[in-house]
Amino acid sequence: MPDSAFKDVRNLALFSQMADESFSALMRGAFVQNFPAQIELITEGDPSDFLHVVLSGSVDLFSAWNGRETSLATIRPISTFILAATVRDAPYLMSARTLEKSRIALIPSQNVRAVFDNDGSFARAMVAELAQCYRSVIKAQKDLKLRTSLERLANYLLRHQRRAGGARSFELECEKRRLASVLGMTPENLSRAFRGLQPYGLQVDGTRVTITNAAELEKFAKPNPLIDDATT
Amino acid sequence: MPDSAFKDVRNLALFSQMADESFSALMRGAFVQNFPAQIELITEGDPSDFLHVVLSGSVDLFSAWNGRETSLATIRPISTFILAATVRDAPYLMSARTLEKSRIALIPSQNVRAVFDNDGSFARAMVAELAQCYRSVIKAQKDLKLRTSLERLANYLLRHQRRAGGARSFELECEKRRLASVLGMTPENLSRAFRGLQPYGLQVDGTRVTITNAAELEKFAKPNPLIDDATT
DNA sequence: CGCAGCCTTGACAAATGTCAACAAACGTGG
DNA sequence: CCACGTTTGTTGACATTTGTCAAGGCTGCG
Repeated sequence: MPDSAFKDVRNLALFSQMADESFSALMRGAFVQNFPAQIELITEGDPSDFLHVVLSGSVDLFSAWNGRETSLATIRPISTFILAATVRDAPYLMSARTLEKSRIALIPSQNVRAVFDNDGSFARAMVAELAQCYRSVIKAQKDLKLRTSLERLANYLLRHQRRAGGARSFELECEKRRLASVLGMTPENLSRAFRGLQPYGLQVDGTRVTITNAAELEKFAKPNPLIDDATT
Repeated sequence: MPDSAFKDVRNLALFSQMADESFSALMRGAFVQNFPAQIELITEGDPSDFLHVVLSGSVDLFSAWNGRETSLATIRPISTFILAATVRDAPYLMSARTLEKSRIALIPSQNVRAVFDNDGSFARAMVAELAQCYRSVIKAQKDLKLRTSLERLANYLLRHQRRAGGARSFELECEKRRLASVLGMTPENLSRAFRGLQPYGLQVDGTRVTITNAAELEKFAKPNPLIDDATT
């Protein structure tokens, strides 16, 4: 594995506190690979052979059942995915594919389980990471069950605006069809939802979104830290 | 804390492997309390002062937003809840209330965080527990996003039947209004969904459910281990 | 240029929620 | 034990939300 990638992985919260020798043991047999866009990295149901780390690009976690498909999360650099399957030595619950050209580090799952059995500080970092992931999914669950699709879109846009620096105008950085899937609706419904938010001060032109009246939109969206804050 | 409760807690997978002294440190200041039904134990947004362990009875985890409310999970003996909030020292994302008369052990969250910083084997047990919880929520998320309410009900009944020993006939052990909330629909819609499953070999009388044609129901429900199996 | 994929729109269908009414089950206090 | 009121479950009628299908415009790319 090249030095720069090695460093990037080492600096992740998940790995930064562990002993040097543990980290070496972890990286034995690990490697970095470049993937083009739209490559399926893992398939749900497969055994979890590698813990993946997105170094650049982005990855879509999705799942299919009975001919339907839904996007569950987007992984952006620099973070890991399918940590839970790895530690439980259980099959992946989600599939993953690159959304764009991406560099991914692959760490043998066996190493992760072995090192975590020996290095308490690594185990502690994993606890923090998994607790965080768990809370994220709970928030997504609340978003889905407590809100209509219009409300989910409004809150998504407010979150996205904040994450993008708070400017009135910003870019959606994903395809609308995928956004629809993330938000749990059809592309057609998303199109109509964008129009449905116009009365609350929203303008959309292609992938460019402008919130002309944040107060009005928030009044409609009623964002809540226990659903919409990334860190709490 | 009484001896019997002490033992029950000690035998939990989460605590069984840790050193005796760690366990003692954990239990310092812990106590057991009996609650009647319908008591709100914790409220979402509150700081996580105690890790809770259900010793008997059952607990509903739910959440509210904008005048709506939804049940997210049921906790049955003997297991913990709100572990993630405890380890992150973050506010509860869900509220909890007793569904029936229940005995609950309360372990100061501070103890949990302190012991987990010192005892690697406890940290490892937490990793296993949290990974399990995470995977459960992912499955619930897939259930919600990939299936209609009729399909969710059908699969719920098949899961429940298996959990209850596989007999053709079994009891729903929760109120239908709550089941509706768990499944993400209204009580009215649930009533109709039960009738909608009659053609696939389902009979309902009060809280008693009989699956007269399991093959037909499964053909409709298409249960999937990556959504419906509790353990994988 | 021409194709393929995405986005949008309209018309329609299906799923789900809301409101109201009522029956059945339950718990409480007489 | 009964009477009473409260809660839950069911049903019907209806509204709203969401999905489906088909068509057309737009864009990007070979």
